[in-house]
Amino acid sequence: MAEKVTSLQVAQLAGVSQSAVSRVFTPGASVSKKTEEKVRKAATELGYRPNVLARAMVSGKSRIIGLVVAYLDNYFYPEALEKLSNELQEQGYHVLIFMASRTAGNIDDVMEEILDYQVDGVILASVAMSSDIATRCQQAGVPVVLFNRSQDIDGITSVTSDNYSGGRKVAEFFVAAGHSRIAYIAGWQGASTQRDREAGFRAALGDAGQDLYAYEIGEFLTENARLAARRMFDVEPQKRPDAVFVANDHMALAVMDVIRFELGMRIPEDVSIIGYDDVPQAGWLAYNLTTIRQRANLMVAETVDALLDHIENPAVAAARKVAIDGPLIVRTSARLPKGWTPQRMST
Amino acid sequence: MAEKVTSLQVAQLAGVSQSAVSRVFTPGASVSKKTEEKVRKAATELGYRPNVLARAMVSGKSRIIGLVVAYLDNYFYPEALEKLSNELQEQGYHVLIFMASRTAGNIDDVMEEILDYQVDGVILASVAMSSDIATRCQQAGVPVVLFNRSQDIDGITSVTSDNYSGGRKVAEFFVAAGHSRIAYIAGWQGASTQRDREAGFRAALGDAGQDLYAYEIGEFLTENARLAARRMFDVEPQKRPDAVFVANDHMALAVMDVIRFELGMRIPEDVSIIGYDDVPQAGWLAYNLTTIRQRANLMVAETVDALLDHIENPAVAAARKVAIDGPLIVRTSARLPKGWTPQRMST
DNA sequence: CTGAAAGCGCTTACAG
DNA sequence: CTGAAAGCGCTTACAG
Repeated sequence: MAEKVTSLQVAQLAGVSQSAVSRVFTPGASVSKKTEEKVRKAATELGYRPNVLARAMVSGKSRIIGLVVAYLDNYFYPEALEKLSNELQEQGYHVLIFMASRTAGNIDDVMEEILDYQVDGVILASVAMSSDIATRCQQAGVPVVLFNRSQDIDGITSVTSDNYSGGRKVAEFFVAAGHSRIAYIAGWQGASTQRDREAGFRAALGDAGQDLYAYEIGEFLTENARLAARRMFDVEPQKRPDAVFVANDHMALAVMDVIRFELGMRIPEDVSIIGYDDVPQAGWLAYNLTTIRQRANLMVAETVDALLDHIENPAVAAARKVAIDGPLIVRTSARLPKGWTPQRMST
Repeated sequence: MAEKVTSLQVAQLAGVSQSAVSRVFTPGASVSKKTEEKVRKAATELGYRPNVLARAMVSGKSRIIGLVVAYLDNYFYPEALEKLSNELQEQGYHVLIFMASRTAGNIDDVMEEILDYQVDGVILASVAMSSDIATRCQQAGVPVVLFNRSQDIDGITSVTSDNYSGGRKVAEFFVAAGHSRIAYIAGWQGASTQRDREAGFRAALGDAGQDLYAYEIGEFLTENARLAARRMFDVEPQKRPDAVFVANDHMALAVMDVIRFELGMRIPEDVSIIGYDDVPQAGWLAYNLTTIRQRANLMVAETVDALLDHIENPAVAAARKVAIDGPLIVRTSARLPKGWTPQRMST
């Protein structure tokens, strides 16, 4: 039943050495036409395929990338995961996946496990690591790149959208539309994305001479976002904010449901709402949510590029901090400034 | 920089044999308290952790499960992926992921790649395999289980919801509500889920003395579902179906947008719509889609259980065909039969 | 309980 | 271009 075919068996059938077999299955190696033929013939006959694990052991390259991911209920991540995995596969790497969702807190343990697999690199999607473990990775020569999160650790590459500038754009849009009671529903404070979006938003509001009118925290969780929305809007109508920036679409959609179906308010007549990410659901017509787009394709491309650069040129590759600008996608959930039409904003 | 610590180094520092070190890191092995102490001390000092790949080579067990997944844009899958991955992690397995989305058609090549990693088992989520490759897996002693798809190949375990019965429930509900022009928008015909849902739906319709009033194919793709909805409903109002079963929620939500926002029809006053899966978005109040729930938790538990059973008892484990009954979740997108209230239906 | 030895399936210098 | 030999880092019988 378990009939593992080894390179030695192929070699014997082909009448060549084990080395010859190995060379046939090693892209750049030099083998004569004749040998190659004999080996291939024997290999197909026996159904031989090289054992990747054995190869990894001796070569020191596993061609496995560890990918840690959380928040799969936020549609931005499955999409990113799919793209990430596809690009890596195209480059001949495979992805060992680790869910951080349930294990939140002890990412470090997860990282140790990943390292045990002799991965060639690690991608942390919306997950932060301790500097201890970062050091361990560096010692082990395993490059790490942070996806959609940035962190001030020496030598760690990160790829995000330009969250600060995104936050600014939202504030500018609200102000241009004439809003004067502008609120914010924050994500999880531990996330750099949350902090940067809020900082940019507040800064641009300040530049316009306005203060934040109301502030609640939704932690990037739909249930908490609903609670935040109720605290913010379930008050005397004249005290309600007239515009709210929600730190990501995932929460913003839940907030819209509360505003419209629980409180009976109209969007954008009674309140404007803007999210962040441009997940597919934001474009669904029942929501039609104005939002800042995160360019997942670009972010993924940068992530893979940076990681492979570090893997293939460990000596020279330098850490990068990439922040990709994303456009404001103008839909109907937020009142339009004079002269605007629902379409992508060019800032 | 790359300071790999080996068991031999630990052994030397601890003053014991390499075997002793190995035993300390092998759960059931017999080691004296003294030895264990010395080894652990040396190991922490050196920062030693066993190389999983080396262990896999000699033991023949990689503790890696290959997971092939497609349709990540259908929210049912990210959710299943997360649960699957979590359960497997808890059992000490890790997941090597392969996206089938882009490589549709050549699942067999993907399977060969997976086998190269000496995986202990494979889960195919909403992906079908050729019987050739099934045979190869069997020869290699690698168990395979199909998740959310069933297939008539000897010895292959599959876990699905009871799609036939689900389809029946939808038809019975429509009929009970007094509908007489009942339509169906199909998924991809290659999927057993699609075929079984349609079969059950048609059968129950027949039992009630009705025929399918209209039929279109959406292939499980949102864009195709929109086109199907237009072909079906963008006709003279009196010729429109008064109820439609859409083969999954993913398509049903897109169909609702077309019906309401493009054609200006009301749901359920002008047309009732029911989906399948009960993805989280189906519960969002802007849609509030009546649907058949797939019990992801149970499906995942059965999948993991069956796979581990085959891995751990290769000699005795028998193939299983599991079909889990799922309830109709009654919301507001479909007209209620007399006496019904919006809540879970017990059938 | 413990150690010496063999071996998992490959690749990589080293000669030729 | 090709083969014999050593070795990647572990575990597993086998003695003791």
